Amino acid sequence: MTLPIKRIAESTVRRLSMYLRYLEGLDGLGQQTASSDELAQLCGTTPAQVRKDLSFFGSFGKRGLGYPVHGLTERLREILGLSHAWQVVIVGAGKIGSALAEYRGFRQRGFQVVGVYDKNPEKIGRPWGDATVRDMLALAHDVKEKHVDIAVIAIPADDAQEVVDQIVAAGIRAILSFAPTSLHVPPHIAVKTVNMAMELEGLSFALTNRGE
Amino acid sequence: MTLPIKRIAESTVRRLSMYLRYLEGLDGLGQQTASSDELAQLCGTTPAQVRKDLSFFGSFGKRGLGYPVHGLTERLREILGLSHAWQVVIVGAGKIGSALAEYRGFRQRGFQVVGVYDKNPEKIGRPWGDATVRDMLALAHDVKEKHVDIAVIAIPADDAQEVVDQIVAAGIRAILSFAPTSLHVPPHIAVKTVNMAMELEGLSFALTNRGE
DNA sequence: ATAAGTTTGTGAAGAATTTCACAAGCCTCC
DNA sequence: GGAGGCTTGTGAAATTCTTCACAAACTTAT
Repeated sequence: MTLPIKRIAESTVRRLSMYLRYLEGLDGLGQQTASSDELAQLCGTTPAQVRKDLSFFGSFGKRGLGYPVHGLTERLREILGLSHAWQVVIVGAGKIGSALAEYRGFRQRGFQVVGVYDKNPEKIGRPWGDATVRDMLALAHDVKEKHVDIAVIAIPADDAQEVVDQIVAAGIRAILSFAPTSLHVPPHIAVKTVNMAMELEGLSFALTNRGE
Repeated sequence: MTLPIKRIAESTVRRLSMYLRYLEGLDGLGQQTASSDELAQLCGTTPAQVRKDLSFFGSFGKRGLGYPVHGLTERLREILGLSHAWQVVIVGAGKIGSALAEYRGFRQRGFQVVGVYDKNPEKIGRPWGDATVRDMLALAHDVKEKHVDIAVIAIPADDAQEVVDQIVAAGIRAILSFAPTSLHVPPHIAVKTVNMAMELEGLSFALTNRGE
């Protein structure tokens, strides 16, 4: 694939993901082409932004016509690394972990949940979706053994760093955390944090300081 | 309160929220002061960034000493609008909505869940946390009646825009959406979207294009 | 074949955000 | 009370990200 020469901004990657979602929709509808303007309106951005984002990876459109919907869909899947099937473990068999397991888009998009872990003896051994909840003590070993790519952390903030240290040592390379805390990891590990409190407080701030 | 003259960047607000979380922790431990350097290390940012962020709102520290932990905590709560109790409704009584309802930090931080809504007749009328699931048809009316501030949208993407239109018309001012779609709202409405697929795809991209 | 009408791809300009660097201020110790 | 050692607050510089604007290229219509 065309190697990105420049570092790609996180905001660009997020938009690529959004373009992909809407292109899949258009593809399902049988639409042949889409202009940067159409994509921009669907995604709530600007046509120039769409073209710039895509231009980092190559030249996919035809002038006067737009982008080929199906071709660009496939191309974006490659760029985002979604041709590949990723191995995922979920750490924490609570409500959030449970909601995640039920999330359809998960497997649909090539993220295979190969294990669920918890340290609560009450939960260990219980069937849980396709898997069985396993003892957290086995986590590091399993991550190494099964070459797990991504760990989803859905446990309390206080326990998060310890677990992260273990699985980083075991060779994991990417982490999606729902723990409301900042995680310390070596620079080559990719981390995303979803922090609901932060989002709510962002809204609270907007409501408080709006309109001036 | 000191009015922010300049528009405050979203990234700044997110960091304020993080500073607050750690300051609360330090306050609980009885620590009197914290330097920008200490806060930066806790939050994974830089001292200069901490000082710049805070300086938008005033001058809270003492040179040579740092910031007063308790005072700054209170000040940040005000700035973020957390002195106020916000009225929240949750739309969608599925797994995500359920995980949200159980989320402790919710009420703890002044977000009062005053209603849960679903359009599925099977769910309507069921007790659910402190509340009872109500018919979605009552949503717009209730939002207007009870002066609800924030709606959390935890329903499928296809239904999201329609619901958003209704509650915007009913006078809601802020929306936190878990629907994987972009929402169209008037400019004075604050919207945050949490999109798990997008986060996972960001990780997939990082894993695919790392190290060059 | 030509003209008219679109739409891409992209340097360059502009805006926003982060980092730098240092004067000014405060504390502590002697 | 003066000296030394920290730490803040902040303009300015650097960097990053977005928007602009237009030549080039393609389609369609006649």
